[in-house]
Amino acid sequence: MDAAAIRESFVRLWSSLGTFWGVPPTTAGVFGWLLSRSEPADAQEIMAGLELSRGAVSMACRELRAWGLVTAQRVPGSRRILYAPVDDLEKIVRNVVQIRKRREWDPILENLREWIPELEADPAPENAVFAERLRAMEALVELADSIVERFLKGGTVSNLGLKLLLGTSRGRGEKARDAARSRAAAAAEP
Amino acid sequence: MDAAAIRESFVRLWSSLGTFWGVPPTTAGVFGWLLSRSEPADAQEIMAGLELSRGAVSMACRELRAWGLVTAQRVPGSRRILYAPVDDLEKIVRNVVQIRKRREWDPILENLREWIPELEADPAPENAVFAERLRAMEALVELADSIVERFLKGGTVSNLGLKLLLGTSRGRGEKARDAARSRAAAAAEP
DNA sequence: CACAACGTTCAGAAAAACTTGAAAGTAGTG
DNA sequence: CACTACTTTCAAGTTTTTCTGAACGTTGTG
Repeated sequence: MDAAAIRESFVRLWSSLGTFWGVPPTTAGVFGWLLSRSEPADAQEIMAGLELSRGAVSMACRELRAWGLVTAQRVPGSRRILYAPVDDLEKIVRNVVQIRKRREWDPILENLREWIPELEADPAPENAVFAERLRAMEALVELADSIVERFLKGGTVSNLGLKLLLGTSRGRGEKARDAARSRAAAAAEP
Repeated sequence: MDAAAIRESFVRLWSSLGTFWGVPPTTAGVFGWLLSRSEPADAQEIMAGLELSRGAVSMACRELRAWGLVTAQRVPGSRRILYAPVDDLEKIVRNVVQIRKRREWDPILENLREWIPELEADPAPENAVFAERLRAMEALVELADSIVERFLKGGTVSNLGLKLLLGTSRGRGEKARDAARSRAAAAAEP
Protein backbone atom coordinates (compact mmCIF):
# COMPACT_ATOMS: atom_id res chain seq x y z
CA MET A 1 0.00 0.00 0.00
CA ASP A 2 1.53 3.29 -1.04
CA ALA A 3 1.22 6.70 0.54
CA ALA A 4 -1.73 7.72 -1.62
CA ALA A 5 -3.66 4.58 -0.70
CA ILE A 6 -2.92 5.10 2.97
CA ARG A 7 -4.11 8.65 2.76
CA GLU A 8 -7.32 7.46 1.17
CA SER A 9 -7.93 4.79 3.78
CA PHE A 10 -7.18 7.24 6.50
CA VAL A 11 -9.76 9.68 5.17
CA ARG A 12 -12.29 6.87 4.92
CA LEU A 13 -11.58 5.79 8.48
CA TRP A 14 -11.78 9.30 9.76
CA SER A 15 -15.08 9.89 7.95
CA SER A 16 -16.66 6.87 9.50
CA LEU A 17 -15.42 8.08 12.86
CA GLY A 18 -17.54 11.19 12.55
CA THR A 19 -20.52 9.59 14.21
CA PHE A 20 -18.34 8.89 17.19
CA TRP A 21 -17.84 12.53 17.99
CA GLY A 22 -21.08 13.76 16.53
CA VAL A 23 -20.51 15.26 13.09
CA PRO A 24 -21.58 14.11 9.62
CA PRO A 25 -19.11 11.91 7.75
CA THR A 26 -18.28 14.50 5.15
CA THR A 27 -17.32 16.99 7.81
CA ALA A 28 -15.12 14.49 9.55
CA GLY A 29 -13.69 13.49 6.19
CA VAL A 30 -12.62 17.01 5.42
CA PHE A 31 -10.76 17.17 8.68
CA GLY A 32 -9.05 13.86 8.01
CA TRP A 33 -8.09 14.98 4.54
CA LEU A 34 -6.57 18.16 5.90
CA LEU A 35 -4.64 16.16 8.49
CA SER A 36 -3.19 13.98 5.77
CA ARG A 37 -1.65 16.94 3.97
CA SER A 38 1.33 18.98 4.94
CA GLU A 39 -0.07 22.29 3.70
CA PRO A 40 -3.30 24.22 4.31
CA ALA A 41 -5.87 24.00 1.52
CA ASP A 42 -8.55 26.23 0.10
CA ALA A 43 -12.12 25.26 -0.67
CA GLN A 44 -11.38 24.39 -4.28
CA GLU A 45 -8.64 21.97 -3.39
CA ILE A 46 -10.88 20.29 -0.84
CA MET A 47 -13.66 20.01 -3.40
CA ALA A 48 -11.32 18.41 -5.86
CA GLY A 49 -9.62 16.18 -3.32
CA LEU A 50 -12.80 14.74 -1.87
CA GLU A 51 -15.23 15.14 -4.78
CA LEU A 52 -17.61 17.28 -2.83
CA SER A 53 -19.83 20.14 -3.83
CA ARG A 54 -18.90 23.69 -3.02
CA GLY A 55 -21.71 23.92 -0.52
CA ALA A 56 -20.69 20.78 1.31
CA VAL A 57 -17.16 22.05 1.71
CA SER A 58 -18.35 25.38 2.98
CA MET A 59 -20.59 23.79 5.58
CA ALA A 60 -18.01 21.26 6.65
CA CYS A 61 -15.43 23.98 7.19
CA ARG A 62 -17.82 26.14 9.11
CA GLU A 63 -18.63 23.22 11.38
CA LEU A 64 -14.97 22.37 11.85
CA ARG A 65 -14.22 25.94 12.78
CA ALA A 66 -17.05 25.90 15.28
CA TRP A 67 -15.52 22.81 16.89
CA GLY A 68 -12.16 24.54 16.97
CA LEU A 69 -10.59 21.87 14.81
CA VAL A 70 -9.45 23.93 11.87
CA THR A 71 -8.18 27.47 11.57
CA ALA A 72 -9.04 29.67 8.63
CA GLN A 73 -6.71 32.24 7.19
CA ARG A 74 -7.37 34.59 4.35
CA VAL A 75 -4.85 34.92 1.63
CA PRO A 76 -3.94 38.62 1.48
CA GLY A 77 -5.28 40.37 -1.58
CA SER A 78 -7.86 37.74 -2.38
CA ARG A 79 -11.02 36.30 -0.94
CA ARG A 80 -9.55 32.82 -0.87
CA ILE A 81 -9.47 31.17 2.55
CA LEU A 82 -6.88 28.61 3.53
CA TYR A 83 -7.91 25.97 6.02
CA ALA A 84 -5.38 24.29 8.26
CA PRO A 85 -6.18 21.50 10.72
CA VAL A 86 -5.38 21.98 14.36
CA ASP A 87 -3.00 19.12 14.90
CA ASP A 88 -2.50 19.34 18.64
CA LEU A 89 -4.35 16.17 19.54
CA GLU A 90 -4.84 17.22 23.08
CA LYS A 91 -6.54 20.38 21.99
CA ILE A 92 -8.72 18.42 19.61
CA VAL A 93 -9.87 16.04 22.30
CA ARG A 94 -10.43 18.88 24.71
CA ASN A 95 -12.58 20.80 22.23
CA VAL A 96 -14.68 17.82 21.32
CA VAL A 97 -15.18 16.78 24.90
CA GLN A 98 -16.08 20.26 25.98
CA ILE A 99 -18.66 20.81 23.29
CA ARG A 100 -20.27 17.43 23.73
CA LYS A 101 -20.39 17.89 27.46
CA ARG A 102 -22.22 21.17 27.11
CA ARG A 103 -24.59 19.82 24.53
CA GLU A 104 -25.33 16.45 26.05
CA TRP A 105 -24.29 15.91 29.63
CA ASP A 106 -25.20 19.21 31.14
CA PRO A 107 -28.86 18.95 30.08
CA ILE A 108 -29.04 15.43 31.49
CA LEU A 109 -27.82 16.58 34.84
CA GLU A 110 -30.30 19.43 34.87
CA ASN A 111 -33.16 17.10 34.13
CA LEU A 112 -32.15 14.63 36.78
CA ARG A 113 -31.88 17.34 39.39
CA GLU A 114 -35.32 18.56 38.52
CA TRP A 115 -36.97 15.15 38.42
CA ILE A 116 -35.63 13.54 41.54
CA PRO A 117 -37.27 15.81 44.12
CA GLU A 118 -40.58 15.65 42.28
CA LEU A 119 -40.50 11.88 42.22
CA GLU A 120 -39.59 11.72 45.87
CA ALA A 121 -42.55 13.93 46.66
CA ASP A 122 -44.88 11.44 45.01
CA PRO A 123 -45.93 8.81 47.52
CA ALA A 124 -46.84 6.08 44.99
CA PRO A 125 -44.63 3.13 45.94
CA GLU A 126 -43.96 2.00 42.37
CA ASN A 127 -41.91 5.17 41.89
CA ALA A 128 -39.42 4.28 44.57
CA VAL A 129 -37.29 2.06 42.35
CA PHE A 130 -37.29 4.60 39.57
CA ALA A 131 -36.31 7.40 41.94
CA GLU A 132 -33.50 5.30 43.35
CA ARG A 133 -32.17 4.62 39.88
CA LEU A 134 -32.29 8.28 39.02
CA ARG A 135 -30.34 9.08 42.15
CA ALA A 136 -27.63 6.60 41.27
CA MET A 137 -27.52 8.04 37.80
CA GLU A 138 -27.20 11.56 39.10
CA ALA A 139 -24.32 10.54 41.29
CA LEU A 140 -22.50 8.90 38.42
CA VAL A 141 -23.06 11.76 36.02
CA GLU A 142 -21.85 14.20 38.64
CA LEU A 143 -18.75 12.16 39.16
CA ALA A 144 -18.07 11.90 35.44
CA ASP A 145 -18.77 15.57 35.17
CA SER A 146 -16.20 16.57 37.69
CA ILE A 147 -13.59 14.33 36.10
CA VAL A 148 -14.23 15.84 32.69
CA GLU A 149 -14.29 19.30 34.17
CA ARG A 150 -10.91 18.75 35.70
CA PHE A 151 -9.56 17.47 32.44
CA LEU A 152 -10.92 20.49 30.59
CA LYS A 153 -9.59 22.99 33.07
CA GLY A 154 -6.31 21.54 33.91
CA GLY A 155 -4.10 18.53 33.59
CA THR A 156 -2.73 17.32 30.33
CA VAL A 157 -3.93 14.09 28.85
CA SER A 158 -0.67 12.40 29.61
CA ASN A 159 -0.78 13.70 33.14
CA LEU A 160 -4.20 12.25 33.53
CA GLY A 161 -3.15 9.02 31.97
CA LEU A 162 -0.04 8.58 34.04
CA LYS A 163 -1.88 9.23 37.26
CA LEU A 164 -4.26 6.50 36.40
CA LEU A 165 -1.69 4.11 35.13
CA LEU A 166 0.77 4.40 37.92
CA GLY A 167 -1.48 5.25 40.80
CA THR A 168 -3.81 2.28 40.73
CA SER A 169 -3.05 -1.16 42.12
CA ARG A 170 -0.89 -3.31 39.85
CA GLY A 171 -0.31 -6.98 39.36
CA ARG A 172 -3.28 -8.27 37.44
CA GLY A 173 -1.33 -9.59 34.47
CA GLU A 174 -0.53 -6.23 33.03
CA LYS A 175 2.94 -6.92 31.77
CA ALA A 176 1.89 -7.25 28.15
CA ARG A 177 0.77 -3.67 27.99
CA ASP A 178 3.76 -2.07 29.65
CA ALA A 179 5.73 -1.54 26.48
CA ALA A 180 2.92 0.19 24.70
CA ARG A 181 2.22 2.22 27.77
CA SER A 182 5.71 3.63 28.10
CA ARG A 183 5.88 4.50 24.44
CA ALA A 184 2.51 6.19 24.68
CA ALA A 185 3.38 8.18 27.75
CA ALA A 186 6.67 9.32 26.28
CA ALA A 187 5.14 10.39 23.00
CA ALA A 188 2.18 12.15 24.55
CA GLU A 189 4.38 14.48 26.58
CA PRO A 190 6.69 15.94 23.94
CA MET B 1 -44.90 17.56 36.51
CA ASP B 2 -46.24 14.29 37.87
CA ALA B 3 -44.63 10.88 37.91
CA ALA B 4 -46.12 9.82 34.59
CA ALA B 5 -44.85 12.94 32.87
CA ILE B 6 -41.40 12.45 34.35
CA ARG B 7 -41.34 8.89 33.16
CA GLU B 8 -42.25 10.05 29.69
CA SER B 9 -39.59 12.74 29.61
CA PHE B 10 -37.06 10.31 30.93
CA VAL B 11 -37.81 7.84 28.16
CA ARG B 12 -37.56 10.61 25.59
CA LEU B 13 -34.24 11.73 27.01
CA TRP B 14 -32.89 8.22 27.09
CA SER B 15 -34.00 7.61 23.51
CA SER B 16 -32.18 10.62 22.25
CA LEU B 17 -29.14 9.45 24.14
CA GLY B 18 -29.00 6.32 22.03
CA THR B 19 -26.78 7.92 19.43
CA PHE B 20 -24.31 8.68 22.13
CA TRP B 21 -23.60 5.04 22.84
CA GLY B 22 -24.36 3.73 19.39
CA VAL B 23 -27.84 2.23 19.28
CA PRO B 24 -31.04 3.33 17.55
CA PRO B 25 -33.37 5.54 19.56
CA THR B 26 -36.06 2.92 19.89
CA THR B 27 -33.65 0.46 21.41
CA ALA B 28 -32.40 3.02 23.87
CA GLY B 29 -35.99 3.99 24.58
CA VAL B 30 -36.94 0.47 25.53
CA PHE B 31 -34.12 0.37 28.02
CA GLY B 32 -35.14 3.70 29.49
CA TRP B 33 -38.72 2.54 29.74
CA LEU B 34 -37.68 -0.61 31.57
CA LEU B 35 -35.57 1.45 33.95
CA SER B 36 -38.54 3.61 34.78
CA ARG B 37 -40.59 0.65 35.98
CA SER B 38 -40.22 -1.33 39.13
CA GLU B 39 -41.13 -4.66 37.56
CA PRO B 40 -39.87 -6.63 34.56
CA ALA B 41 -42.06 -6.45 31.47
CA ASP B 42 -42.91 -8.75 28.59
CA ALA B 43 -42.95 -7.84 24.92
CA GLN B 44 -46.64 -6.97 24.89
CA GLU B 45 -46.32 -4.50 27.71
CA ILE B 46 -43.39 -2.85 26.03
CA MET B 47 -45.33 -2.65 22.76
CA ALA B 48 -48.22 -1.01 24.54
CA GLY B 49 -46.09 1.26 26.68
CA LEU B 50 -44.04 2.68 23.84
CA GLU B 51 -46.38 2.23 20.86
CA LEU B 52 -43.97 0.07 18.99
CA SER B 53 -44.48 -2.80 16.62
CA ARG B 54 -43.93 -6.35 17.74
CA GLY B 55 -40.87 -6.60 15.54
CA ALA B 56 -39.30 -3.45 16.87
CA VAL B 57 -39.62 -4.68 20.44
CA SER B 58 -38.12 -8.01 19.57
CA MET B 59 -35.14 -6.42 17.86
CA ALA B 60 -34.61 -3.85 20.57
CA CYS B 61 -34.59 -6.54 23.24
CA ARG B 62 -32.20 -8.70 21.31
CA GLU B 63 -29.85 -5.76 20.94
CA LEU B 64 -30.13 -4.87 24.60
CA ARG B 65 -29.34 -8.40 25.58
CA ALA B 66 -26.31 -8.37 23.31
CA TRP B 67 -25.08 -5.23 25.07
CA GLY B 68 -25.66 -6.94 28.41
CA LEU B 69 -28.11 -4.28 29.47
CA VAL B 70 -31.20 -6.36 30.04
CA THR B 71 -31.74 -9.86 31.29
CA ALA B 72 -34.44 -12.12 29.91
CA GLN B 73 -36.30 -14.66 31.97
CA ARG B 74 -38.96 -17.06 30.81
CA VAL B 75 -42.12 -17.34 32.77
CA PRO B 76 -42.43 -21.02 33.72
CA GLY B 77 -45.19 -22.84 31.86
CA SER B 78 -45.48 -20.25 29.15
CA ARG B 79 -43.49 -18.88 26.28
CA ARG B 80 -43.65 -15.40 27.65
CA ILE B 81 -40.32 -13.71 28.34
CA LEU B 82 -39.88 -11.07 30.98
CA TYR B 83 -37.24 -8.44 30.42
CA ALA B 84 -35.56 -6.68 33.32
CA PRO B 85 -33.02 -3.87 32.97
CA VAL B 86 -29.61 -4.32 34.48
CA ASP B 87 -29.58 -1.43 36.88
CA ASP B 88 -26.02 -1.59 38.12
CA LEU B 89 -24.78 1.55 36.45
CA GLU B 90 -21.20 0.53 36.68
CA LYS B 91 -21.91 -2.66 34.83
CA ILE B 92 -23.83 -0.73 32.21
CA VAL B 93 -20.98 1.65 31.59
CA ARG B 94 -18.48 -1.16 31.53
CA ASN B 95 -20.46 -3.12 28.96
CA VAL B 96 -20.97 -0.17 26.69
CA VAL B 97 -17.35 0.89 26.90
CA GLN B 98 -16.10 -2.60 26.27
CA ILE B 99 -18.23 -3.18 23.21
CA ARG B 100 -17.51 0.19 21.67
CA LYS B 101 -13.82 -0.24 22.29
CA ARG B 102 -13.79 -3.54 20.45
CA ARG B 103 -15.87 -2.26 17.60
CA GLU B 104 -14.28 1.12 17.13
CA TRP B 105 -10.98 1.73 18.83
CA ASP B 106 -9.29 -1.56 18.28
CA PRO B 107 -9.61 -1.35 14.49
CA ILE B 108 -8.25 2.17 14.53
CA LEU B 109 -5.20 1.09 16.42
CA GLU B 110 -4.62 -1.80 14.02
CA ASN B 111 -4.79 0.51 11.05
CA LEU B 112 -2.42 3.02 12.56
CA ARG B 113 0.10 0.33 13.38
CA GLU B 114 -0.04 -0.91 9.84
CA TRP B 115 0.16 2.48 8.16
CA ILE B 116 2.92 4.14 10.09
CA PRO B 117 5.81 1.90 9.02
CA GLU B 118 4.68 2.01 5.42
CA LEU B 119 4.54 5.78 5.44
CA GLU B 120 7.93 6.00 7.06
CA ALA B 121 9.33 3.79 4.34
CA ASP B 122 8.15 6.25 1.71
CA PRO B 123 10.83 8.90 1.16
CA ALA B 124 8.50 11.60 -0.26
CA PRO B 125 8.95 14.57 2.08
CA GLU B 126 5.30 15.66 2.02
CA ASN B 127 4.47 12.49 3.92
CA ALA B 128 6.56 13.44 6.90
CA VAL B 129 3.94 15.64 8.51
CA PHE B 130 1.25 13.05 7.97
CA ALA B 131 3.40 10.30 9.43
CA GLU B 132 4.20 12.43 12.44
CA ARG B 133 0.53 13.07 13.05
CA LEU B 134 -0.26 9.41 12.81
CA ARG B 135 2.42 8.65 15.35
CA ALA B 136 0.98 11.17 17.79
CA MET B 137 -2.41 9.67 17.22
CA GLU B 138 -1.17 6.17 17.84
CA ALA B 139 0.41 7.24 21.08
CA LEU B 140 -2.79 8.85 22.27
CA VAL B 141 -5.00 5.96 21.28
CA GLU B 142 -2.66 3.56 23.01
CA LEU B 143 -2.76 5.64 26.13
CA ALA B 144 -6.54 5.87 26.07
CA ASP B 145 -6.63 2.18 25.38
CA SER B 146 -4.64 1.24 28.41
CA ILE B 147 -6.73 3.49 30.63
CA VAL B 148 -9.92 1.94 29.35
CA GLU B 149 -8.42 -1.51 29.63
CA ARG B 150 -7.59 -0.89 33.23
CA PHE B 151 -11.07 0.34 33.90
CA LEU B 152 -12.60 -2.71 32.24
CA LYS B 153 -10.40 -5.16 34.08
CA GLY B 154 -10.28 -3.70 37.45
CA GLY B 155 -11.03 -0.64 39.49
CA THR B 156 -14.51 0.54 40.18
CA VAL B 157 -15.75 3.73 38.67
CA SER B 158 -15.61 5.50 41.97
CA ASN B 159 -12.12 4.22 42.57
CA LEU B 160 -11.09 5.59 39.26
CA GLY B 161 -12.83 8.84 39.92
CA LEU B 162 -11.38 9.33 43.35
CA LYS B 163 -7.87 8.65 42.17
CA LEU B 164 -8.25 11.33 39.62
CA LEU B 165 -10.02 13.78 41.83
CA LEU B 166 -7.78 13.57 44.82
CA GLY B 167 -4.50 12.74 43.16
CA THR B 168 -4.22 15.71 40.86
CA SER B 169 -3.04 19.17 41.84
CA ARG B 170 -5.71 21.28 43.50
CA GLY B 171 -6.32 24.97 43.93
CA ARG B 172 -7.73 26.18 40.66
CA GLY B 173 -11.03 27.44 42.01
CA GLU B 174 -12.51 24.04 42.53
CA LYS B 175 -14.42 24.69 45.69
CA ALA B 176 -17.78 24.95 43.96
CA ARG B 177 -17.64 21.37 42.86
CA ASP B 178 -16.54 19.81 46.11
CA ALA B 179 -20.04 19.30 47.44
CA ALA B 180 -21.23 17.52 44.34
CA ARG B 181 -18.07 15.49 44.27
CA SER B 182 -18.39 14.12 47.76
CA ARG B 183 -22.00 13.25 47.26
CA ALA B 184 -21.15 11.53 44.01
CA ALA B 185 -18.26 9.57 45.44
CA ALA B 186 -20.29 8.46 48.41
CA ALA B 187 -23.22 7.34 46.34
CA ALA B 188 -21.15 5.57 43.73
CA GLU B 189 -19.54 3.28 46.29
CA PRO B 190 -22.55 1.89 48.11
C1' DC C 1 -51.26 -34.03 15.98
C1' DA C 2 -53.62 -29.64 15.69
C1' DC C 3 -54.21 -25.48 17.72
C1' DA C 4 -53.06 -21.45 20.46
C1' DA C 5 -49.73 -18.24 22.21
C1' DC C 6 -45.66 -16.14 21.65
C1' DG C 7 -41.17 -14.80 19.64
C1' DT C 8 -38.25 -13.90 15.30
C1' DT C 9 -37.17 -12.42 10.69
C1' DC C 10 -36.69 -9.50 6.85
C1' DA C 11 -38.39 -7.08 2.67
C1' DG C 12 -40.17 -2.90 2.05
C1' DA C 13 -42.22 1.60 3.84
C1' DA C 14 -41.22 5.68 6.48
C1' DA C 15 -38.28 8.85 8.64
C1' DA C 16 -34.04 11.02 9.42
C1' DA C 17 -29.73 12.63 8.01
C1' DC C 18 -26.79 14.23 4.56
C1' DT C 19 -25.45 16.44 0.21
C1' DT C 20 -26.15 19.09 -3.77
C1' DG C 21 -26.52 23.05 -6.72
C1' DA C 22 -28.39 27.15 -7.96
C1' DA C 23 -29.28 31.70 -6.19
C1' DA C 24 -27.67 35.25 -3.30
C1' DG C 25 -24.21 37.62 -0.73
C1' DT C 26 -19.53 40.02 -0.32
C1' DA C 27 -14.85 41.52 -0.92
C1' DG C 28 -11.38 43.00 -4.09
C1' DT C 29 -10.26 45.59 -8.54
C1' DG C 30 -10.20 48.68 -12.57
C1' DC D 1 -20.03 51.45 -10.31
C1' DA D 2 -19.62 47.23 -12.82
C1' DC D 3 -17.16 43.09 -12.98
C1' DT D 4 -14.86 39.06 -11.25
C1' DA D 5 -13.72 35.67 -7.87
C1' DC D 6 -14.92 33.74 -4.05
C1' DT D 7 -18.01 32.13 -0.11
C1' DT D 8 -22.55 31.25 2.11
C1' DT D 9 -27.28 29.64 2.30
C1' DC D 10 -31.08 26.71 1.97
C1' DA D 11 -34.87 24.17 -0.55
C1' DA D 12 -34.96 20.02 -2.82
C1' DG D 13 -33.01 15.56 -3.87
C1' DT D 14 -30.47 11.50 -2.38
C1' DT D 15 -28.77 8.18 0.64
C1' DT D 16 -28.76 5.92 5.01
C1' DT D 17 -30.91 4.44 8.94
C1' DT D 18 -34.79 2.86 11.41
C1' DC D 19 -39.41 0.85 11.94
C1' DT D 20 -43.33 -1.90 10.50
C1' DG D 21 -46.10 -5.85 9.62
C1' DA D 22 -47.04 -10.02 7.56
C1' DA D 23 -45.12 -14.59 7.09
C1' DC D 24 -42.64 -18.01 9.51
C1' DG D 25 -40.69 -20.65 13.52
C1' DT D 26 -41.20 -22.56 18.31
C1' DT D 27 -43.03 -24.07 22.52
C1' DG D 28 -46.74 -25.57 25.35
C1' DT D 29 -51.46 -27.93 25.70
C1' DG D 30 -55.44 -30.94 25.10
